[in-house]
Amino acid sequence: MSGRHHSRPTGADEDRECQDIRETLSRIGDKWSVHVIGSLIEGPMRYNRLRRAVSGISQRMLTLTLRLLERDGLVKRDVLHTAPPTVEYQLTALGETLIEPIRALSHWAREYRHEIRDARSSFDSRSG
Amino acid sequence: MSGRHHSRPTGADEDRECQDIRETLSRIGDKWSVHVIGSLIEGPMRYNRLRRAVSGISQRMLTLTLRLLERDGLVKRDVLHTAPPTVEYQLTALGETLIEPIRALSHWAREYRHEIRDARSSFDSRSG
DNA sequence: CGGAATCCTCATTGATACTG
DNA sequence: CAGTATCAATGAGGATTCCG
Repeated sequence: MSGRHHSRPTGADEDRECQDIRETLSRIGDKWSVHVIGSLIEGPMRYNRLRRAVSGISQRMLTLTLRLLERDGLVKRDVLHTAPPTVEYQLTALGETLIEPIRALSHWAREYRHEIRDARSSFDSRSG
Repeated sequence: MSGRHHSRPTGADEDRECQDIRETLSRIGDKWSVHVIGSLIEGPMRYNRLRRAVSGISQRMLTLTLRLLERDGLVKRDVLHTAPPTVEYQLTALGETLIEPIRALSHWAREYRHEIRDARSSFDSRSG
C-alpha cells in the first residue's frame, strides 16, 4: 500500500495510507453504497426509482445511504417544487471520480471469481 | 458500473457486476483485511509481527481475518516445524493482483480527502 | 412521493482467559 | 509462539408505522 520507488516505506507512511484506504472503504464498503452509486451512473434518478433499481434495499437504508453519500459530497440531492414533491439524486463531479477505481475493483472481482471460488472449496474440503 | 461501448447496459448486466463488486468489497471492506494485506505487501511475516504491524487488532480478529483471506486464496499460511512453532503468512499470487486496485482506491482517498472533509463540514453546518 | 421515527434482531467485534 | 474458547457489548440493518 506504500513503498514508492524502491525505498522502504516508513511505518508512518503505511499507517497514513491505510487510514486513507480504510476511510474510503468504510464509505463505500458498506452494504449499499456501491449499488446506489452504480445505479446513479446511468444518470439522475428519483427516490422510488432508485429504490426499485437497488433491489432488496429498505426505505430506511436507502435514505441513510443517500444521506451519507450526500454528506461526503458524492451525491447531489435536488428537490423539485412540484406537488407531490419530486426529489432527484445524481452523482456529483466528485462522485464521478470514484467510478474508475470502483470499476477497477469490479474488474478484479470478475477476473478472479473462479479462482476464489476454487480456493474456497479447496480450503473448505481441507478443513473438513 | 457497466455500459461498455455506447450501448445501454441491461439490468441483468448491472446486477451481475454489482454482485461481483459487492463480493469483493465484503471480502476486503471489513475492518482489518486491508491493513493485513497492506502489511503483507512488504513480504512474508509471522503472526506476532503482523499483530504489531496492524496496530489495534485483537488476537481474535487477526486470526479470523487471516483465515478468511487464506480461505479465499489471497494469503498463504506456512507452518515451519520448529520449537516453538513458527507460522509465516504471505500474499499469494492471487493476493498480489489485488494490490493494484486497492492502491487505486488509496490514491483516490488521498487525492480527494480535503474535498470530502469540506463537503462534510458544509453539509453538517447546513443541517445544524 | 419521499421520507422520519421507532423498535427489534442478528452479525461483527473486543476482552479475557486458557493452551499445545 | 501462535493460537482457541467463551462471553459481553456495540452497532448495522430490517420491519413497521406514521407524516407533510
